[in-house]
Amino acid sequence: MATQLDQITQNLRELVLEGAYEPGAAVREVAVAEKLGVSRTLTRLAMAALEQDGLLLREPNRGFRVRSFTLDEVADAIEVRGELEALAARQAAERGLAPALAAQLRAILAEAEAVAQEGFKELSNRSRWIDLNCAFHSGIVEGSANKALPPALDHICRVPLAGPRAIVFNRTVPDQGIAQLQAAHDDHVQILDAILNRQGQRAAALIREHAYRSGRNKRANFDALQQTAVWPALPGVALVRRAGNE
Amino acid sequence: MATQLDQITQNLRELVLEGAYEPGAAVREVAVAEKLGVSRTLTRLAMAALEQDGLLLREPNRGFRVRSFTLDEVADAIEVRGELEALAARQAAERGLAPALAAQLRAILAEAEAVAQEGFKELSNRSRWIDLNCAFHSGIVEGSANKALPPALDHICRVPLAGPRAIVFNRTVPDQGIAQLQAAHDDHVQILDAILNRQGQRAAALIREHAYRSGRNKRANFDALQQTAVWPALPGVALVRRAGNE
DNA sequence: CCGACAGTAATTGCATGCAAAATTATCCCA
DNA sequence: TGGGATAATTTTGCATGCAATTACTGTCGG
Repeated sequence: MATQLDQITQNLRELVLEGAYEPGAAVREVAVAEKLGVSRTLTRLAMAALEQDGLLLREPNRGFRVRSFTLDEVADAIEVRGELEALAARQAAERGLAPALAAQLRAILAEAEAVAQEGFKELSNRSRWIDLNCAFHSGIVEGSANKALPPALDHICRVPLAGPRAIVFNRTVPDQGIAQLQAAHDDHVQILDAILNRQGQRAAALIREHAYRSGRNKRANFDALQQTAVWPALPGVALVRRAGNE
Repeated sequence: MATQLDQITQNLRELVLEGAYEPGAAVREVAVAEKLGVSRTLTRLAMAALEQDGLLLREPNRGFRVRSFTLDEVADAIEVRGELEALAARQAAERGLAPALAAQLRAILAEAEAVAQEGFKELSNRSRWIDLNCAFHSGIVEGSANKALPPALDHICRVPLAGPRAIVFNRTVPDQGIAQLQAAHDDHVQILDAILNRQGQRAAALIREHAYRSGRNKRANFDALQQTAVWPALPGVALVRRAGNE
């Protein structure tokens, strides 16, 4: 392990994301320290890190509380992500993809196609699909060669359900779920095509629309998403509220 | 003071930004603790916060080092900021500005006009101009009503020279400097006009261009900027390198 | 003269302890 | 019985201390 702090921070992050503490409720230092088996000092460090993540809110002399997110905030975050990825796609198109990266992205899409053929009944296929989705999106970012984009995207993807890992495998209405995934894949194909043809504006518009639809789907699927046990579980879904305060 | 930690963090942030520690050099806990007159624990907390800011880099078991930025990274960050503000402008236009906010933005531009008339010989005028610039930009963001934008912009503006406070009053070539400021002001007028007329795409394009030019100006003025004592001082300029490693 | 090694100093990682602030409980009095 | 002041408890804020890791320096062998 790099250092204990990193480990502890990650543990606490997962605890919070899986809803171990009620959103809005106080997170006591001693409780966390005992649960994680470390000292209060280390706990405090980890909580400070999670405050920067936006998962915890600190109130002076009153400690930390779990933050909750509204569906609107999630949608806003997705829109921001779309805009950042649109910049990435545009710059990738303008500057041109390195041949190796282009090949890699093509391979990702080819494998995604294969996975989709097999369907999503298997957990392994769903996991693989998620990984491929993430790989594609970060590949675009890499292609932009913009050094400020990765941290900016990391930051925005910390709001629950906003990142490319947050894919909803809707099993209550399977056909609809599959159709959405297929549509997303088709988007990817078009986006890569635009980038390879150096069509910056087209790529940007496509990826913006891609993000927009993703946000709409998440909003539409939200109820099913919280009720049914979808798997792999979406981290942070426990922190999202339909609407309301803070 | 809210708590000592916030104070200490801000003090250390200013120290780092003004170049008190050589970029790339180690920042020792004890040295900082003594300089700030607090314990190592508190110092460590503050340094962790500055790591999240991106100002310090942590290496396990080796402590923190001051990060340095290249001009390219600054330019990338400005491009990202431009894209985020373009989203803000577009959404503000689409959703419509609240009348009070519209009036406020008009007032800001009117006062900026008045300040420009007086010229920038006075420090107070330069400071005021910076404040008005910031107010205009955050007004657009407020008008977007996008809850994910403020934190995203805060984050990107932490890279030195990337934020709207980082205005270069070029005094080596005064006429050129004034011309740039005037051009920026004209941009603002056009942007507000586009938003008020609900021209989302136009507003977005204008603000994108606005950011792009801002980045170009900073690059062009960089040498003058580091050599001459411009005032108000630009925080973090000491951390920017023309090019190179890390 | 150069490189490996050992011992020492310096520095970070983490836990514990004490003081201050906030929260909760208790008691007194109207 | 209810309201408010006050005392007790809990909880956070911060400092100090010890262990572990890393960096330094001088020495020895080749």
